[in-house]
Amino acid sequence: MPDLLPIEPFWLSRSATQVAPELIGCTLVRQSSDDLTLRGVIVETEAYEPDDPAMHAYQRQTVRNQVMFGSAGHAYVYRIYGYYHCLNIVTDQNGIASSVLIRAVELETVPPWIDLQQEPKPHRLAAGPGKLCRALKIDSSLNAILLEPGQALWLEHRNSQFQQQLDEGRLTLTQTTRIGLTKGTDLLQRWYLSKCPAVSKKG
DNA sequence: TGTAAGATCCTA
DNA sequence: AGGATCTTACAT
Repeated sequence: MPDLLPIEPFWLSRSATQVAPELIGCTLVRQSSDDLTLRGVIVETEAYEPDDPAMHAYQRQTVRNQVMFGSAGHAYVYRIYGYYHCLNIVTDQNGIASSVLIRAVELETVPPWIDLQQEPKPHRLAAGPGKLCRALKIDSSLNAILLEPGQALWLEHRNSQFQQQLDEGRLTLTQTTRIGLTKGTDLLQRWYLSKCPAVSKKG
């Protein structure tokens, strides 16, 4: 089928602000072993650019943020508040620190390690950057990997049905401010699929 | 070697 | 509004 085309690095070699809204509707694929592949449709993203005070690589390259200075199509995974991990997709040209934070996906299937008895709301399993990584078993061991089929993670383009619904206005995106920041709070660099229950927060 | 802050999430 | 929990970055 023409759908489910893997996303190539060149497609991601643009500014994060350009890529972030276009990643909505694309699929995040997590292959945790030879016989287990999990898919989730991306429903919420945030863009981080070099001149952004909230950006981890703002004005300085460090051991932690160096992946974001590299070429597009790599994963930037970092630990936050001791408890969680967050997944970013590195964007833009080599040398320009830039990435898109994947904030929420709508899971196609429930991961086998999830106990549904303990989960009152399965559609909210990946509603938030920390929950998403927990649900898909994404941690620092995946930092800096190249996203391509056969790896532990890769991306696939929107399927034609999603694109058509977007074109017809049956589905719409909301653009708004980012979440959980103390700097760069006024920038409209968060996008989510309107009326989608798997999004972390409205507004 | 010390310490302050953080792109989170859940509970009260 | 607060707390769990720990890595990173930078100062001493």
